[in-house]
Formats: sequence, C-alpha cells, structure tokens
Amino acid sequence: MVSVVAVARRAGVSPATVSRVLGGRVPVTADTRARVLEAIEELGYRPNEVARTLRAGRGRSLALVIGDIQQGVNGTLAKNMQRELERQGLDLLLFDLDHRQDRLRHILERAPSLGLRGLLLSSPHIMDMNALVPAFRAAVERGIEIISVSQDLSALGITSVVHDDLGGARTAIDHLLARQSAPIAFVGRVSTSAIGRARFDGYRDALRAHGQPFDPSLVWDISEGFRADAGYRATSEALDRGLRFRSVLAASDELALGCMAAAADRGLSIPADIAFVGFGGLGLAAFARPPMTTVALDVDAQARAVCSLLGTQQNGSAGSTRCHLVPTQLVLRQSA
Amino acid sequence: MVSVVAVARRAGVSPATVSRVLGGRVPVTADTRARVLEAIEELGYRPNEVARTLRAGRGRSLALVIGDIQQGVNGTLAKNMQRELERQGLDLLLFDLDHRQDRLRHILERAPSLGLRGLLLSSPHIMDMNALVPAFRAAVERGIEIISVSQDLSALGITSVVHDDLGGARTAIDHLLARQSAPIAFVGRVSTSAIGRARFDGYRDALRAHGQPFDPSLVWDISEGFRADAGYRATSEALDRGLRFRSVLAASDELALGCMAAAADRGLSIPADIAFVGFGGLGLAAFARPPMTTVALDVDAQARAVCSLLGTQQNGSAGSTRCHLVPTQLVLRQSA
DNA sequence: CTGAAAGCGCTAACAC
DNA sequence: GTGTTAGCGCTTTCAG
Repeated sequence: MVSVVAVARRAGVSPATVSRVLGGRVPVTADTRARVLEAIEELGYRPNEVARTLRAGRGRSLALVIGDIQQGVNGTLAKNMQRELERQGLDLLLFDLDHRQDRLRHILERAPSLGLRGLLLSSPHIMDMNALVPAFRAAVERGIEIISVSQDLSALGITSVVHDDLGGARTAIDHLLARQSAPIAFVGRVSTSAIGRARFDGYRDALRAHGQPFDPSLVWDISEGFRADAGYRATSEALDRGLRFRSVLAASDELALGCMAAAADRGLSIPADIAFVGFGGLGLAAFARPPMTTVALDVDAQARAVCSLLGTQQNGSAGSTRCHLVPTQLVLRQSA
Repeated sequence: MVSVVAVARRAGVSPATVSRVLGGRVPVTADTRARVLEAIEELGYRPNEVARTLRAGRGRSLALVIGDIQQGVNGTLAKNMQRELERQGLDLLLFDLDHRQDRLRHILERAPSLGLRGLLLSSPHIMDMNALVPAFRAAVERGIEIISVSQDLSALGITSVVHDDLGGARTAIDHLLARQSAPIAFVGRVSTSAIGRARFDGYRDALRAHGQPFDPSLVWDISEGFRADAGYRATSEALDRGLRFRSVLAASDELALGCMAAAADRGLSIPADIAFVGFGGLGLAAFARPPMTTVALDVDAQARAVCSLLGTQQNGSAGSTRCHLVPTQLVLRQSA
C-alpha cells in the first residue's frame, strides 16, 4: 500500500508536508505543493481512511439502522440518505434491525469502536426505552450523533426528523369526508409501531374535528408489519362481519393494496362502494387498479434535512432537542 | 476510550496477553484468562475495530454496490446480504450506483483505503469493461474479494452468483405455451441491462425450442430502468398499434404491473384476453388483481451462496472462475 | 505461558 | 514553511 512516506520520499519532503498538502489547512509553498501533488499522481496514492479514522478518533461513516429495508419506502430512504451523505464525503453502513430491539442496542454499543460518526435510526418500533436509554446515552457521550427519522425521540434528547404523519392522516380524512366517504375505517394501528400510532392519532383527531363519530370497530389493529396480507385479512374480516364503512385509510401503501385486493375479490367497486387511501407514496401504487390515492412522504426532503443537521447538534441536551417535521402531500388518484 | 492497556493494567497483565485472550488462538492460563475477562467486563471494554483493521491491513466489512436499492428485489437482497454477512461478523457498507459506471470505478478505487474486505456488485448494467477492468484488477490485487450477483462476470475472472434468468424465462414461456397463450410478447429488453438481456434470451430460446415463430415486433425494448411506467407505456402502444398477442412476459414484476394496468385500463380481461408473467417475486405482486404469476428469485439462497464463497476464492485467476447459478421458481397465480 | 517492543498509516505538536 | 516526533489501539514477532 502506497503511504504518505512513499509519497514524501518521492517528492523529497517529509510525511508531514504531504499530510499538510492533503489537508489544505496549513500553508505550503506552491512549489512544494506541486511536487507533492505530482508524486501523489505518479504513485497513485490514496490516503488510508482507516489510519485517518484511528488517528482522528472517528471516521467518515454513519450507520443507517433501519427497521426493515425491504419494506415500504425504506429502499427510497436508503438511497436518498446514501446520496446525501456522499455529498458530504460520508459513507453509509447499513444495519437492518429486523425490528429487534436487542439488535439496536448491539449496534449502539459497537458504534464507537467502529469509528462511526453517527447513527441514523429509522425504526418505527416502539421500544423499551428504559432498557435502551443507557445505550443511547453512552453512544452520545462517545461522540456519536444520533438522529431518529421514523419516530419522534426528541423527548429523549435525540434529534428527530420525521414525517408529519399526524397531519398527513388528517388531510386524508378531510379529503375522504369532503367526498362523502364516511364512515371511514382505519387499518394499521399496531401496538408496537410509533408510525401506526401517529397515523391513527391523525385519523381520530380529524374525525373529532369534523364532529364525526369514532367507531372502535372500524379501527383494525394488525399484529405487526405493514404488509399487504395484513390489510387483505383485516378488510376481508370486516366485510365478512358486515361492518358498514365507505372508505379505508391505511397506515401504509402495502396495507392499502391488500385492502383494495380484498374489496376487489368481493366484487366491490372502488371507489364507488369503498374508497381507499394509502400512506407512503410507493411508486407502484400508481399502477394499482384503480390507481391508489396516497399520502406521499417526501423522503428526499427528509434526507436533506437530516444531512443539514449533521454536525449541528448540541449533543443530547435533553431539554432543547427539537423534532423537525417533514410535510407530506396527499396525492389524489382514483381510489379515493 | 477504554483500551487494551487499561484492561491490561486492571488485570495485572500486559496488553499482549489481553490481546491473546481476545484472539483465543494462543494458549493462556485459565487463571490469567479469567482475570482478563473480568477486567474486560468491569471496564466495559470493546476492542477498537478501526485499530484492528489498520493493524491487519483489512477490516470486517464488505460493500454492497447496488444498481438501485430502491428498485425491485434489491431491498430484499440488501436485507438478506446484511443478515448473512453479520452471521460471519461482517458489516455491510451500502453504495448505490444509481446505474452510473464512474461511481463503480470510484468505489473500486476507494475500497482498499477503506479497509474493505470485499465488494458485492449487484448491477445489471452493462458496463464498458475496457474502462473498468484495470480498476477491478487493481482492487483484486490489493486483496479485495469481488463477487458479482446480478450479471455473470466470470469471464473477467470475477466470481459470479446470479439467478438463472435464462432458465426462469424458459419456464415461464413453457407455461404460457402450455396454456395456449401464444403469441407471447416480451417487455424489458434493455440495451444496457444484462438481466434484461438474459431474460430475453431465455424467451427467444424457449420459443425456438417449441418451434414457435419469433416476432421482433413483440419484443418491446425500454430505454432504462424496470419501472412500472415503462411497462404501461409499452403495452399501451402495442395495444394502440393493434399488435396481436395473447400474453406478455415481463423482465420484472414492476414492468408486469404496469403492463397489467394498461390492459385493465382498456377493459381487457386478464388472463382471458391477455396473460401476464412477471419476474422477481415481489411480495406485492400477489396483491395485484388478478394476482400476478411471476418467476420468483431466491435471494435468500443467493445471499447464502455468496457468503459461503467469501474467503474461498482463488483471486481472479481469470480462467477458472466459476459462475454459480441460483435456481428460480415459477409461482403460479391467476394472471397467467 | 507471558512481557517488551515494534509498527500498521496518518496527523498534530513542537521545534527550527 | 518544513522536518521530527509521538501516538491513536491493536496484534505479532521475539525473548524469556
């Protein structure tokens, strides 16, 4: 491996000077600089990031700790995050939680020894914070920046950049009500998901704001995961039980797709018999038939917001930590 | 940061001994060992991966270099790869190519200085190998293991673990022919995609094997990306032009979804009027209406195969490098 | 079986 | 403006 020493020798200078040229923070004679640059070129030298990291105490990578990269808009999130981080010369380590809390603790503990600069936590999973707070605290004390992007953890002193799930759900309900689609069912309140919870809260708040009755039998909890099959099952059961509803707000696009399939399988017409609104803004939703109306998340804006926050944080001063809201947008298609 | 030195002091031994206990490869007295372990426990010591990496010359992470994490089964691929790598104590660095070849060269050049152990290349993009081969070679010489998982690059001395795209397409055609769905169209031959090419080859070969005519007007190229809108457009145009076909094999599930939407929008019945087969095995495909028949990829098997190959490779001995084929499976649903 | 010492590649102090 | 030196934390000789 070509090292600073080799470059220095070739340029007839000391390793320190090579380092100075590389850093660009300390003045170097134009002539020396040119010789060093030339040597670097000739030798095809590349600074060793690992050595730099060891020296500096921390490196140039962040971990994206994600609930389930396979689901929903998480792929898009990963893509956007990687792109934005790279713009700042940062690398992205991917760590899939598979929704297991012990895995989160594990990566928190490993972060400092990996030289990670920070940790982007994208899990909607409601965690046992008593068990986790010490791990978070320890990481922050070691200089790890933590930003939560799926649930608001600002109360714990963790900077959060989350979508306006509540507002998004409200907008959806407003729309559904405006087009006379009450009663409205909600699918996807999951006891373990902060996102499911927030979207449900928006649903309930909006009903209340409009003076609409809240009917618990129209809220369909699902055990876990916002998968299409859960939506299918919930809707099928509701239909079997003869529940009366004219529309469904789903906590995810996948869920909504499952719901729509269930309605379609019973020969129901969408949106005439039942209207459906999804949540997420999956590209594929536009190709469901009918095309799905959905509350679209702006993951690109979120990624940019997260990156602009990096380095800015006042480490974990629990009181003042803010939660930044990323606006959502109702995309009207034909399902509602 | 708690270091070996601190642990050593506490246990009353030398740093070397601590290291030996950690490594477990060199015999240590049971007593000493116990004292060291205790000190580690008390201090909450964690070995610094960065220092280890610097010392060893390479670390414990691989890069997953992916064409577009947002598309198709790539999310599933990332998830499975991360899980399997972690089983071997390896971390996964995510690098999204956005289908740009210069980005691949870039990461190849950076790999050694990042201490990467290897590079999992998942891009179907057909690249200018003249421009890339030197970069590949340089990386391999520096000890980077490279495995290609989306296209067969064994001719270049790069171990490849790819799905049996050709066989999968053949099976789909066999099925379509058996159910009297000729003529069969193919959508998704992309000039820049090795995957699109391989699946197309399977389509053409199977037609030939069955003595079916090959009609070029039934092969719909798309400019790039296996997105649903491309499928929608291609199918719409074909229908507008009055082309005669009874079924469509798509090079991806997204594409197929777009195709089905186009047919549905014209009031065509699926599969009675036109049958559709997708490629990939996206979970969502089961909730299209009608449910989509698709050639499912076994990404889990692929990830396991890749990991079992790590460390096994005889670095880039161009002649003998093998291409491992992962079988696909036709999942019959109602669209064909 | 254990300790001392060297060194992976880099950069920040400290001289000059 | 530039060179010398030390040390980030680890493991691996080499002695003992």
